[in-house]
Amino acid sequence: MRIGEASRVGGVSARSLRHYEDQGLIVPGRLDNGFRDYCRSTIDRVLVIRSLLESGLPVRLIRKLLPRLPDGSGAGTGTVCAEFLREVQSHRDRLAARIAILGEQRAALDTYLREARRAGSPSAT
DNA sequence: ATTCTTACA
DNA sequence: TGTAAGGA
Repeated sequence: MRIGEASRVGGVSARSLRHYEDQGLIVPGRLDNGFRDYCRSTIDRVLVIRSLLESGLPVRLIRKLLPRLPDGSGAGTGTVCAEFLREVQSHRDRLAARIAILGEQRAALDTYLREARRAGSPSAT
């Protein structure tokens, strides 16, 4: 099937399908007219990709994991090498660090807002 | 009508 | 990611 139908069946935009291809996550075939050709297994893979993406795994790690997935299992937690787990851990830690900074910034803005509201005239919003 | 690539908001 | 352009 071509990208339009694949988009409907998989519930993802044609834009995303082309993007996943650019990122090396999927390799759809090509019809004689140059149009992309999506088979069922490719669409199943897209579903797995969506699941992994939504769980916070970055594309580069998904790319590493896909060739080891049985082909179609939800976001399977199967056998993965220690190195991969370390990379996921590393990614998680970086997220935590970012969250910490964001929390500080939010706290700073809360403080600013509190002060600004106390000092400014009530009509000033 | 659909899809393709490229590129900008 | 969405969307527009310009061509097939």
